[in-house]
Amino acid sequence: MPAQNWSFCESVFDVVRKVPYGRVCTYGNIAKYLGAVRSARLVGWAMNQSHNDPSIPAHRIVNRQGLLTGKIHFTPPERMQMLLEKEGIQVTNDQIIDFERKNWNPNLELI
DNA sequence: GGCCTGACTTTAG
DNA sequence: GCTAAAGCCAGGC
Repeated sequence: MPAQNWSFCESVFDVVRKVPYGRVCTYGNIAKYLGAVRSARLVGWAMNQSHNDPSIPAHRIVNRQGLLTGKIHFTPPERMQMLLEKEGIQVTNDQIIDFERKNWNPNLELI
């Protein structure tokens, strides 16, 4: 990996691609895995660039509360919830049901 | 080249 | 318990 081309968003993509099926991840977890919990904003911004790579399951990325804050960037926004429900994740009013159980921490399982 | 914005999170009052 | 502000990096204007 050429470090010069290895930007923050690329690191985010790498982690997001490793999110298992039927699980979701939070910006904070990804940021923490990258070593900068304060840079959670960059994770969100990087996900905005994920449109360059359709293989990235951006619908599995939600905020700390389990809310689908990023759905507004989907086309249509309802698609994010649809994809999550298709993976067995129940979503109601942009809120993931049993979020703590569906949450996936790369710091604990990916190492 | 400088300022503003952004799919967030945490700490302080 | 709720509200306000700071912090992070990259891109756009």
